[in-house]
Amino acid sequence: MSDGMERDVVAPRRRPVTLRDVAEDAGVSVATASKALNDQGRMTAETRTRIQEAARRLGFRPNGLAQSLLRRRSFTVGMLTNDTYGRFSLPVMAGISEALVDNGVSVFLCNVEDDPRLGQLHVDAMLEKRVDGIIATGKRLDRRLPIDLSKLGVPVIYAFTEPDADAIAFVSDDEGGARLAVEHLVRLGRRRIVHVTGPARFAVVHQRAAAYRAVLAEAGLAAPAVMMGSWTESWGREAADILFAPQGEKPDAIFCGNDQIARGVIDGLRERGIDVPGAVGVVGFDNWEIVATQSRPPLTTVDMNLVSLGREAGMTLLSLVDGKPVEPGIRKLPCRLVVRQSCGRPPDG
Amino acid sequence: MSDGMERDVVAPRRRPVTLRDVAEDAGVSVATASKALNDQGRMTAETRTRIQEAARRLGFRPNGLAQSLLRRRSFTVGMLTNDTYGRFSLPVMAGISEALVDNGVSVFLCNVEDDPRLGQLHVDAMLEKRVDGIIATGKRLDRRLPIDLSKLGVPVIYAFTEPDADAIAFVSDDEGGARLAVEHLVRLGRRRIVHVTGPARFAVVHQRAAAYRAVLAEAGLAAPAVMMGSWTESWGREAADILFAPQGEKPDAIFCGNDQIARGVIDGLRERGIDVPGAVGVVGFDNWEIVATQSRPPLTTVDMNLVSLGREAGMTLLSLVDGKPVEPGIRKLPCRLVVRQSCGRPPDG
DNA sequence: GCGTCAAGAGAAAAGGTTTTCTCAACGCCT
DNA sequence: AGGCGTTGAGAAAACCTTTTCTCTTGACGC
Repeated sequence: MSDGMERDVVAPRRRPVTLRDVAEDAGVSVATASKALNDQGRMTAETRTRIQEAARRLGFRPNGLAQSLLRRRSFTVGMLTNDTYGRFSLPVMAGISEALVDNGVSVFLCNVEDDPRLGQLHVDAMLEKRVDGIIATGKRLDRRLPIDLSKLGVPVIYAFTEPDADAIAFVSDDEGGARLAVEHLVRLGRRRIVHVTGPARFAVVHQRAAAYRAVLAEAGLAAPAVMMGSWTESWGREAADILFAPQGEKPDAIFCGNDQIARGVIDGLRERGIDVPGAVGVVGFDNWEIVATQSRPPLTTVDMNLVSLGREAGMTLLSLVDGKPVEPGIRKLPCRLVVRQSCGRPPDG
Repeated sequence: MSDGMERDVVAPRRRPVTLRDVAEDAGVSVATASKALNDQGRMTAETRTRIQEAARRLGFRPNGLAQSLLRRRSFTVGMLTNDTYGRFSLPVMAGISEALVDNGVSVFLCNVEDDPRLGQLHVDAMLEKRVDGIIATGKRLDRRLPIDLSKLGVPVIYAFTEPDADAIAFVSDDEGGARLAVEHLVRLGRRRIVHVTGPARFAVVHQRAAAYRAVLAEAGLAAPAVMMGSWTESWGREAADILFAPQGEKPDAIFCGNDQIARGVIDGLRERGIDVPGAVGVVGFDNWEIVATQSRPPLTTVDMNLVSLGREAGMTLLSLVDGKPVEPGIRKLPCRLVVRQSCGRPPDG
């Protein structure tokens, strides 16, 4: 073979073209080149287009590191999460990313797994990379991230996780969400509504239970004792067994603490030959589509609007980075009821 | 009130302490300070500790942007995915992160949603931020990302997604995984094994089906026609209905293309009063724990080892970044069978 | 014709770190 | 005493871009 082009095992790493290369190509100084490309400064139109043309031809791409160094702004934020499966943090991340991408801001995603060492490692890496801000997310509202973020010298926002004192946080309005669900059942004429939910150690369990009781009280209905268990389908099935044991009054609606429980309840009812929604209406929580749409019948459930929550968090972080003052405190964002077929149709529908 | 300390609405942004501050504090030049902190150069032990002490006291943290600019290495990689729910890309990401975090490398996660504009936006942002490399991930092996990554001048690795020509890719060994599943059923003495799987347009559907047929042929068993449908529980239930319609020979094992189908099959069988694993053994694919552990009985299924796959991808990217040559090509990583209770016990167990 | 002004472009500093080179001082050997 | 090697530390360049300041040149008004 001739000594012609050999195929490399890996694409050759060519030196990136710098502003200096562009300037030389166009026969001007780097200062002029910079101004030409940023539409700043004064120069003849001819000069400007000549420089821009050179940049285009050479494939010039400004070095963000140099820009960041100068602007003291990296256009980068870090996101911390302990939600391994991303069930909650991915929608939040999507919203954050949506809010930031048009400003050229990228997101470091770091899963810290409730491991303080790992958390410190990631936070240190972020800080050295001079992130403009940090967003802390969690899998549940009650579990704190394993690191103290309050003294970092960088804006921090909490999204869907328990904030430190005096922090800025966005969480879902769980009381409001529970209200939507229970009011929906009441409006459909259900009279004996029970609540099957997760473990008592979760704050949201109590928030939702309180709203459940409040709505029933307002409607003049009795509130049976809240049934707490795990966040699983099997607990849902077990709850259905308990509720429809031979003796005792049977409910005509079940408000579940998450979609998995609801799915378990629905499966349990079907196996007992109880019609959903005919005899019993069921509402879930989370709107986890993969569960909610595949249950039989498809599940009416509360959506926490996590994408909007993320978007809000992202936009607020941006304000903070721009130096605008933001009141600390917890902002509760409204939920939304997604009506499918597990409750029957609303009377006015 | 006196003009004492007022509480700020937001933590004050103090100027970060630089090497220069440390040097001044210790009464040396920045050059010396740098060497002291990096354990380089020569100086008296007293000088070195004095500088290190000053750095510690002042809370000095080197500016990664400046370091990156100099080293031409940002210690940052970008990850592109089109897997909105993170079902596949999050485990891959976990593996990547695991491989990189100890080298101080952080990961930009970008969801591009099959949108070329969004993809270009994110890729541009990455390139300007001078990522050391890019990892492309997809939700399925067959759907290509909506951008051409081959001419970026940056190392690119594909993980669990269809690579461009001459690229480096890590994918799961779907033939091998299917083999594990079917061989397991054969070993347990199942004789009529059917395969219920996803849509024909997926490459993996054909790969797994081929392995399924091969194993049956090797065992001298007949291979009924592969049943292709959607990746859903409802297709699994429908398939169960078809297979156990009154007439015709009934299978004694079902190999399913994913865990959701398997779950649908199991539910369908239970509703027909057919015992799993007594009468019929069922194997799934993906080891999606939330589905596999909550089905009744818990599902024996194929795990694609996505975390290891991510780890391999991350380590290979690191080699590439270090300039080590890597053969292009597709590497298939082995799967692993997770035995639960949907097939009965192996005879030797 | 001289002073004023604007336009167009470049020089230089800044941002924070690393690294190479230089320099001064000192001890030691012949 | 002169030369040499060693040790400790600093100066300066480099990385790449942006921005301010300065400078030159030509036009224009009086």
